[in-house]
Amino acid sequence: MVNNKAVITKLSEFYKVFGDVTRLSILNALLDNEKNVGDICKEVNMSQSAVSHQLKILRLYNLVKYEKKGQSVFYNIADNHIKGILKYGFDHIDEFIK
Amino acid sequence: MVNNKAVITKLSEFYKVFGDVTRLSILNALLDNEKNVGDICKEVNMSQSAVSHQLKILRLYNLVKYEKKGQSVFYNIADNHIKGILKYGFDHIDEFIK
DNA sequence: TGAATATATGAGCAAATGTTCATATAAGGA
DNA sequence: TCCTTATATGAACATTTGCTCATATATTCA
Repeated sequence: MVNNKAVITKLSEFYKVFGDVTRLSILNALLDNEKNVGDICKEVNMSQSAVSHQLKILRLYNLVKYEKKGQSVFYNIADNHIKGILKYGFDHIDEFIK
Repeated sequence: MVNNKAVITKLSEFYKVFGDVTRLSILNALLDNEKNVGDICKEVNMSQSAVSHQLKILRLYNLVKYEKKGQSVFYNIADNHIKGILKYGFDHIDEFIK
């Protein structure tokens, strides 16, 4: 147990980033490969603007990293830590929600 | 990667439950011991009503279990799975946010 | 340089969320 | 039974959130 209000607040903000369908779909789409914004839009079937707004949040909380290549920006999951949390979640859903 | 929209939606709802300071504080308070509602209120410093509303959500998504003892209702973390997710999160914050 | 393509972002708006307030329900003790 | 204590819940309201629309920025190519 943590007795630091600031840590709890930070952690809740961190979990909150995973708690939106669009953002989670983007993360899911990036699990296989890095992808540019256009491809992400197609895969999650959302507008370029909506995706870009959510990518901003994913960047802000360091869930993704990105790299500009020509006109495109390629996004990727930030690290194995994030992948681990996603895998843990997927396993949980498989097991408990089914 | 999961290609099932319903699973992604379920999972995002699951993460969302962790993504609120009050609910996360409640979970944190329960990590040591089971506690009744009154004690939870004191520990998280929120009104009885606010806590009770959030406990309802924690129950709904099976993050806590509870048991009535006389007039009191004692709440506890549902299982080690939930504890694991919390521990993982705390470690992440320790490591990345500091 | 001007047009096309790719991405980012601000403003506005509607929906979702969390709190308070009032009240309901339930159990224990006098 | 009546009062007190413990918990739950509905309604109202303010805040937050995520989308759309319009537009800005940046890069490539003709």
